[in-house]
This record gives sequence, structure tokens and C-alpha cells, in this order.
Amino acid sequence: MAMQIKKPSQGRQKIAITKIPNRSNLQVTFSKRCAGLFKKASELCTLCGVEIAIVVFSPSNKPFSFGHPSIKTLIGRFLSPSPSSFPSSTYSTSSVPQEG
Amino acid sequence: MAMQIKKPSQGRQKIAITKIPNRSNLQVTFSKRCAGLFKKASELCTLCGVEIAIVVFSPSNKPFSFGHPSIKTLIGRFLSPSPSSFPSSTYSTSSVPQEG
DNA sequence: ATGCCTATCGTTAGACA
DNA sequence: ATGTCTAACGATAGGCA
Repeated sequence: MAMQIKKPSQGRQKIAITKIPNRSNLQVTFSKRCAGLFKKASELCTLCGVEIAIVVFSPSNKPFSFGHPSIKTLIGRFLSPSPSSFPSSTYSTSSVPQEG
Repeated sequence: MAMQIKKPSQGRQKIAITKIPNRSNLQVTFSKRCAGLFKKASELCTLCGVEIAIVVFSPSNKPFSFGHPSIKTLIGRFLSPSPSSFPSSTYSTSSVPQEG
């Protein structure tokens, strides 16, 4: 008889970066990756002494946020930059001019 | 004569998550990790169909931002949530109640 | 500062508890 | 939904161009 030997784990699988069709799978992936994103942000804050604000609207449209030091402070500074460090404009995801 | 054989690369080194003392090294790490953070955010948007806004103030205090669909839209929604999806309050990095 | 390169480290897909 | 486990995938430290 064909006895199936179950492999203990195939480890991480490669996935395409397209919308996950399965709802519960999407939920699990969201939780894991959102946590991963916030961890990366936290590390970047510590390593480089920078300030970061993140807002994520979940699949259920609930806001998750990360802020160091304070998300509201950073939003305020982003919306109305202080004249001393005035950028030419707000940047988008795309390329950004070199650092000072 | 003591001929030094240079290793081609030691690959990625383990580093402690503390402020990087060397200035130029910090700058390089910032660039790489900031790009990595934005890429992760982009993937999360695509995979899970969610909306994300990120603002990073660089070591030189310049604002770098990521926004999908639009960072200003998301900031606005975060600051004044629509009644239909009203959260009890804004959340911080810490734990968040379960998804709907 | 930006890109390429390699070896290695850290993240995470999938399965289960 | 939240944590644990494994193995594989992807990010990235350091070095050089």
C-alpha cells in the first residue's frame, strides 16, 4: 500500500507578489509581514537614529501604526516642515536627491 | 614572504542593533535599509491589498516617504477616521485588537 | 553617493498546535 | 487569531568599482 511519508516541512516557499486570493491565508500573511515591517522600522530607527512614522490600513480597514518618537509629531513635521530643513517639496516613493 | 590572500567576500556580517558609530557606514546602511523598508511596504500593499503610508526623517532630517495610494490621503484618514470604521482610538506600535 | 558582488543572516511560507 | 517549527528565500554587511 502506498504509505505517504509526510515531510516535516518544506520551509519557506517562493510566492509571487500578487494579491493573495485565499482570505485566511491573506490574513495570516498580513499579520506576519506587518509585524516584520514594524520590526524593520524599529531597527532602522535604532541603527541610524532616524525618526519613522508608519500607518497601515489593514484588510479590515483598521489602522495599525508605528511611530518613533511619536507618529503625530512626525505627521505634523511632514505636513509643515520647519524652514530650517525645508525640502523643495514632499517626496514620493520614487528616487530622492542625495543626502545633505 | 607573508602573501595575504584576500577573501572574495565574507558575506553578510552579523551586527548589533545599536546606533552605528561610523558616519559614512551609517549613511550607507540608512540608504539600503530605507529602500528595503519601502520595498517590504510595497509588497505588503500588493499581497494583501492594504494601504500604507511611511514617513522617514533621514540622518540629515530630510523627509523620505512612501505612500500607497497617497500618503496625504492616508494621513488624513488616520487623523480623522470615518465614522463607519471608527476605531476606539489610534493605536501605537504595540499590540492591537484582533481583526474584524 | 550608487551599483555590483558574495556569503551569510534574518524573514517568512506552509503546516501544525 | 497567535505561537512554534523547519527549511528555503530574500535582504543585506562589507568590500570594491
